[in-house]
Amino acid sequence: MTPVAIRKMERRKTFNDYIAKKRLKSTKQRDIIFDEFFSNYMGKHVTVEELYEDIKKRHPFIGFATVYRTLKLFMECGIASERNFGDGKARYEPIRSEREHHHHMICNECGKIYEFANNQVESCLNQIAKLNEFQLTTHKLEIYGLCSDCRAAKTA
Amino acid sequence: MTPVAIRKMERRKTFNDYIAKKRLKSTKQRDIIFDEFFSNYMGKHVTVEELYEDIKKRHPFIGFATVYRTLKLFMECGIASERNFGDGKARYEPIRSEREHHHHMICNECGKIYEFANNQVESCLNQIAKLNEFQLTTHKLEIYGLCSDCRAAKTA
DNA sequence: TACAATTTGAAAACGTAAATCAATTTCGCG
DNA sequence: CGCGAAATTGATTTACGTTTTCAAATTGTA
Repeated sequence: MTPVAIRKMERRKTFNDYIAKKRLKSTKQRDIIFDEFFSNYMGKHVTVEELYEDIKKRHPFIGFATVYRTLKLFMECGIASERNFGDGKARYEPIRSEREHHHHMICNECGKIYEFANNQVESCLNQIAKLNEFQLTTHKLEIYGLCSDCRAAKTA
Repeated sequence: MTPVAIRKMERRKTFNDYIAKKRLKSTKQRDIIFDEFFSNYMGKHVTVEELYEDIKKRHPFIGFATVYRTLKLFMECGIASERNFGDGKARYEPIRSEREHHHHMICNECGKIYEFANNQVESCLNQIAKLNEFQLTTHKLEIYGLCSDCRAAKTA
């Protein structure tokens, strides 16, 4: 089995465990949304609308609200994260693993989203939290500016 | 003149210059909102609604939309910054000076907002941007978790 | 299988932000 | 000063993403 497949199974287990713990039910819709989201949107930052439209092509019976609710579930059990890049709509991203924690650079010009990770920043934040007796659960870090492509285009 | 008064004057100049450059007009309403915002909300993170309600007490004729529009103006000329801490409403904060750049820790329990600044993080981010040929204009950093008060309350 | 509990989808409700527009205000210019 | 073009105002409407509602359907369990 490939590493990707293994991680998908792990996420599946996390989700199933969460459902069991909370006495929720496993449904056809949740399975479909799970598959779509974790098969086609790894490393992406998808809006609910985009995901809904995409799913509807293959599964026209799935409702808008269900996609919303299911993404919330993914978040609650820690297999997806919600981001807001300032355009007014929430974006969801599959969490690959705790070790692949990363942040985003957003180009103000073309809107492209670049990812980066940096251990030094992470340890800084942990120190800061400790210093302030703050128990860190999550953090968000975003850099806004001009990506190299748009910079080139501007000077050209 | 106190340092605070001097900085207020500087902001005022920045605002006036922006208005002049863009051929906008200086109005009674903008003056009032300027005064309220920079007198009573230094170091705070006020929502449009809160600011509007507060101003209305003394100046009942001022409209909701004008407060929105004026805060946007403050942002555009760089004397205020907009933040979104995930509760669905934008918060505005007077920028004190470039040197006093800082970030936020938000308690998931009580909602209190704590500020912190850290030069190491800043220089890290500049390095990251440079490395990726990204021209940094702004960045946002937020830590979410449990503040020391709420931690104490939980274990008690 | 039966029954209680959860989930679903369509639609309505919600809340913040933005757009509209006629009336008013500002400001450059003679 | 006073004219006139341009910007601003505020009440209202509109837009839009998200959440809630609710009856019908589905799920899991006893």
